Parts: sequence; C-alpha cells; structure tokens
Amino acid sequence: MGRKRTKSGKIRLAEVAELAGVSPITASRFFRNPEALSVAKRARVESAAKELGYVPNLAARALASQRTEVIGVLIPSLTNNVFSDVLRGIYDASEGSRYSIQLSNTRYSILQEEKLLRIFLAQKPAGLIVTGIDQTAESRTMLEAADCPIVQIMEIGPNPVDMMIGFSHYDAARAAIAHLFAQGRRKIGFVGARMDPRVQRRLDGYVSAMKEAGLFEQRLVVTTATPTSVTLGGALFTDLLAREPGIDAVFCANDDLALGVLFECRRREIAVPEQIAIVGFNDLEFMASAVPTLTSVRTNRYEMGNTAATMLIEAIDGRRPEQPVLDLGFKVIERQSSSSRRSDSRPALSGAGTANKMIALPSSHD
Amino acid sequence: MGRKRTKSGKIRLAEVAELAGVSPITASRFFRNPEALSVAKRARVESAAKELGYVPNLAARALASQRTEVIGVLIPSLTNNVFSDVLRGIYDASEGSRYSIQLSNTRYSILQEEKLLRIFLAQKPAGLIVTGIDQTAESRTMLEAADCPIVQIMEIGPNPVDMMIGFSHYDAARAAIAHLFAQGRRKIGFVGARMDPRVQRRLDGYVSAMKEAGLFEQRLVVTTATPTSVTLGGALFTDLLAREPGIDAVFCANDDLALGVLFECRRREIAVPEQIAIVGFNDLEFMASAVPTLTSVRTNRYEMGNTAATMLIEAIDGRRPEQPVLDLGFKVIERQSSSSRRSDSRPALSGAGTANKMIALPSSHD
DNA sequence: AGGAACGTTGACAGCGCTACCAGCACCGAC
DNA sequence: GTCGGTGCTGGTAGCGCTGTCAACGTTCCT
Repeated sequence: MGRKRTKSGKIRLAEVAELAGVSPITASRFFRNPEALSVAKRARVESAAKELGYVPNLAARALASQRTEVIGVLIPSLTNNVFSDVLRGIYDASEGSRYSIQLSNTRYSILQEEKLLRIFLAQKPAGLIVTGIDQTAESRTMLEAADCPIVQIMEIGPNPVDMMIGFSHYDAARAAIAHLFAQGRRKIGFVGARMDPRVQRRLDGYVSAMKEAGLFEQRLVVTTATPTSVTLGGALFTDLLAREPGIDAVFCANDDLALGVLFECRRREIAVPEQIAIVGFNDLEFMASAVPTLTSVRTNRYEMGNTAATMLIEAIDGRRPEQPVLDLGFKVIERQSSSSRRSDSRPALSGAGTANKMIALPSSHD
Repeated sequence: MGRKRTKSGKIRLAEVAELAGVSPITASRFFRNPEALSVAKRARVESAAKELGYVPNLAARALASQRTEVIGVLIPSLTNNVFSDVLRGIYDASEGSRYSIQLSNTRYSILQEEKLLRIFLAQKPAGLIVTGIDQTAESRTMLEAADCPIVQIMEIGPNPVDMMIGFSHYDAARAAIAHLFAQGRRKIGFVGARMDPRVQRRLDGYVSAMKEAGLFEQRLVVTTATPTSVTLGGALFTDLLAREPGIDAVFCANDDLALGVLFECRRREIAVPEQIAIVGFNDLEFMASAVPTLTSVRTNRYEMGNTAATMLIEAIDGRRPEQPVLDLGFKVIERQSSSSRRSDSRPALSGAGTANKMIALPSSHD
C-alpha cells in the first residue's frame, strides 16, 4: 500500500520486518544470528523473507558493520593447472558459507602482490589467502598489521604471518631424487621453468640431494625464466642432452615439462625408462595415462585450497584452529617412467590400467 | 586535530575535502568526473588525497550510488583449461579499469546458474558475463530484465540477450570432419565427455557432416557424462574400438581426450596416423608437442574472454559496440596425427619443431 | 516476596558516500 | 540593463543496514 520502496522496487529489510510484524533490527538479527530470536519470530521472519524474495544489500551491510564478507585470494597465475585445483578447493569451501571470493592475479610478481594487497586491505576483507612465503617486507608489514585472519598457502616455512598450509617443496624434490637413486640412477638432470620461489626450492632440494651423493654437477641443471609448457620441456631437455649426453634420469620441476621430455625422448628414440628415467612434479591427471606412465610427486592441491579456505572461515568466525601451520605433505607416485632398468623393458598393457586406478585423485574431478 | 575519524583511523572523503579546502561533494566529484572541476581545485584535491593516502570506501559508494563496480562472471568449471584461458583474458581486461571481477562456478548446472544469477543481480552488478546460450527460461527472463550490459561467451547463437562473443561449435566440428574427409578418412569415430551444450553441438556438427557423406553410424559415437580427462580418452577409445574395430579416424571433443586416445594407440601399437587419424578440439599447447603432433581445432579462448570483458566495460561506460555479436571463429590446425596415409609414415624429426613454431598461441603464455 | 539473571526485543544514531537541486559568478545577446 | 545560458560549487537528504544500549517480561534463586 503506502509502503516505502526503493526506486528499483527492491525489497528491504524494513519490508520484511513489517510483514513479519517485528522491528527491522529483529529481522536483521534473523540473518546474522537466528539463535538469538524466539522460535516464533524466527519462523515469521523466515517466511516473510521468503515470501517477499528478500535478498540483503551487501553494500549497506558492509557500510553499517564496518566489515565485508569478502575473502581476498592472491595467486600468481590463472592458467597454471596447479592453481586451478587450489582455486577449485577454495571456491568449494566458500560455497555454503556467507563469504565470497575476490580473486587477484599477481603474475608471479611480489611487487604486484604488494599493490594488490594494499587495495584488498583497504576494503577490510574478512580474510585473506596469499600464495607462498616470499612477500616483500612492505607486504609482510601490512599483513601483520591486518586485523583479519590470513592463510599462506602452497608451502611451509618459518615465521607464518598467521596460518599456513602447504608442504615442503625442498623435501619433495629430495624424495624424488632419493627415489631415482633407489632405482639405480646416478646422472640425474634437472629441468625447470618459470623458476618461481617454489620451483627454486625444488631445485635446492635436488642440488642438496645430489651433493650429498657426491653427484652434483652444474651442467646437469637446465632452467629458464620462461613460463612452463610441454614444448618447453622438450626444448630444455634438448639443451640438457647437448650438455651431458650421458644422463640416465631427468627430474622435471613440473608435469608439463615431464610430458615434453617424454615426447622428446620418443622423437629421439630414447627408451624410457631403459635409457632415461623421467620424474615429474604435481601428479597431474595425465601422468598416469601416458605411455609409459610417468612417475610424479603427488601434491594435495585441491585439499590445500579447500582446507585453507575452511580454516580461514573458521578463524573469521572466531574458531581459530589448534594447529595454525598444516603440512599436507606429498607422495612420490612411482610409475613406469622411473622403474629399474631390469624390470619390464616394454610396458605391459595391463600396467597402465593398474596405474590409472592408483591415481584416482580428487583433482581430476570437475 | 579535532578532526573526526572513523574508529579504524581510515581517511574519509571529508578529510580530503577539508585539507583541500573544498566541500566533500567536490572532492567526490574529483574521483568520478575530474573534468567537472576547475583545474585549480582538481590539483588541490588530488594532492590532498595523495597526502592522506585516501582510499575510497566502496561499500559506501555502492550504497549511495545504488550501483557497484563489480562484473559478475559465471563459468561452468574452474579446472577446465579452456576456461582458465578465458578467465585470464577477462582478468587482464579488467585490470586498469575500475571494475572488479566476481567469479562463480555453475558446475555445468543451469539450475545452479539460475541461483547464482539471482544472487548476482540482487547486488546490481555493473555488468555480467555468462557462459553459453542455454540458460533456463527463468534465467533468461532475469537477464533480459537486468539493467546492466551482459555478454554471453563461448558460442554464437540466435537471440542474444545483449552482447555475444564466441564461435560456432557446430561449424567447427564440421570443419574438422571435412578435414578428415579430405585426408581420405571415412570411418570416423566421435569421442566425447561431459557432454555440455557446446560438446553436444560439436557432436551435432559431426553427425551432420557424416550423414551428408552417407557415413553416419550410431555405433561410431561414444560419449559419457563423466568429466573429461586424458585417462577417459583412452577408455572411451577402447570402447569405440570394441564396437567398430575398422575405424580409420577419431574426432575427439577436446584435446585431453585426444591425448588419451594417442596414448591408448601407442599402448595398442596402433600407428598414428597410418592406421588411425586423431583430431582434437581447442588446440591446447601440448598438441603441437606430442609425438606425432596432434591436429586440433584452434579456438580463441584468451581473446574471447578479453574481448568480452573489454566490450562489457565499454558498454557499461555508455559506449555500446556497433557490433553486439562477434564471431571469433576457429581454425583447423593440421598436424601429423591426421595427415594422409601416403606421406611420412614415420614423423620426421624436424616436423615437430616446425609444428611447434606454427602454434605460438597467446594461450600458452603465463 | 524481592531481586538478580537471563532471553528477547526495539529505538536511536550513524557507517561514508553520492543524487539531486539550488545557487553563484560570469558571459554574451538582446 | 535585463535575460538566459554556462561552468562550477555546495547543502541537504538519504542509500539499507547494523552497533550499542536500554528496556521489557519471565524465570529462578534466596
């Protein structure tokens, strides 16, 4: 009737309250803390809201409450498969919660990250997820001064800003090399692209393992700042072969490179694993399907994103985790590409099928 | 001194105005329409804002102006490589503009899409990007009633809601089949997963091309609703072979499946392309690197996202494009996996290198 | 019976910004 | 000299919601 309406005809909380026969503030409480209402009023407000199709105005809520329900996420790349999985975990965890995700791409630049952080923080996010542990000093200061929970993801390191979830890329690389040693490989090359901090730590792990075995040689390492790709894997491997034709294994900083190395081997008619073993990193879905199947280091990417967002939301709601730093670990998934020379010189048909079953990863869904 | 401050110590527009010696409203105008100010005041406000480190409160702005600076993006998947590229294009276009991206995942469900749409629209987004042309009737109604520009992406169809950018999946599939016909292939299988509307239209294109040639047989088509993967490509191909051992080509609805088919061929020692030709769809980076290199239908994913966001922002700012429907086309990239039987029975070493250079796609960056 | 404690509710006063409109000075045209 | 136009500026009044605090009725304890 004479009911006041916003020009656009939107339903406001006041309308809901009027229909429910309560004050606006009571209706407001229904949405934030239903338990505070009596059962009768709760039902009345609920049905009134449903009847009118009420949707809260987030801008008004943010302005009045001096905080937003936005979780900021800073990741270095949108195309990297690794981050797709992490993101999916984050988005899945945010659904059903009242928080929404605001995503920004730092493009592997900590300066860009600092800039984005400043913008995010100005909007008072409810929480923040940042990638890695290599922020600028300025970023670090801002993060520590921020009055919202923060999760650092992708790796584990000392001095967490707040919470931290990831794994040790250094240890993972060492485990991969240990695996190759166990298979009798000695002259192991390293192939890496992009060389972001995490790839760098994988290289560090490789170097330390090789040095411990007295096998390290600088010319076994081929890296580039160029973004990774399958094609690049072949090119870097070609470089590696030119420098050191006698290698008997290649540890690739990621699976795309490993696939490129595999294709290059096929092109050069180098037998895998007989002549050269290949180990990748991340255990993307295709690794179990390749011929031969490719060994990789499995990382829990989906779980990392999902747990990070879940922990963050819990912390925002005042339930801080008992364990603020979580190591999700890794696992070397041994497949044909790095098996000992003596066993199956030709991969058995059934081998692939078995391997496929072994790696039914959550990250292969969706 | 006695200056009023918000509890958190944040600088407000009023502080900037005071320092600049102008009214708050004038300061406000500086940020929205600087040309409306005299040069002198413009400079005063600018330096005052910089001095105080003023950052506008977006919630207050949204509440007062009754509109947000958020572009809503609805995509069906976060993990699919195709959408990573599109998203990257969208995010790149949004940087430098004053609009921020709000992303939601419909998980290939138009019901979920409808629900998300309702939420988005309630927040009065500045613009909207939605995937595909198969919205529910309800969604369609909401979109048409929305008072913001809208871009439908990924494909072209009749009756655009507003703007539209994509290509014909039907025609693209027909072109792929025509290519295979030209190579002398006749018994061409179709392998598809997920079977979302766009994959369905690729199937339709395949069926129509095959029927025109009098070659269509239902048993040549193997599909599943399961999400796509490389492993699945091998499995579906195995099914296809069981049904029709005499096939001489496989058209895969995407590149992951094509890679799986290639690996399965290798496992079964089926020569590609001599016995069976393989054609994929999307032309992901690895296709040019595989052995043999894999033919695919190149689609302009990054450009699609980038152009969509650019057009949208232009439209929001009142500059509607002269051409609201944009067909970005596709291109069949012919490679070794579908070459005629007579030529190179063993792929030449140099072939791969050449192919690599041919496919320096923008989508392989980052 | 009196009072404290609890659960529940409502009034008030903004959150920081912008839409709207009025007002001012200045100009040229009549 | 008056008028209307133009360019710039400021005052007023919210946008829709929530924090704070007071007040209410009821229950339970002493």
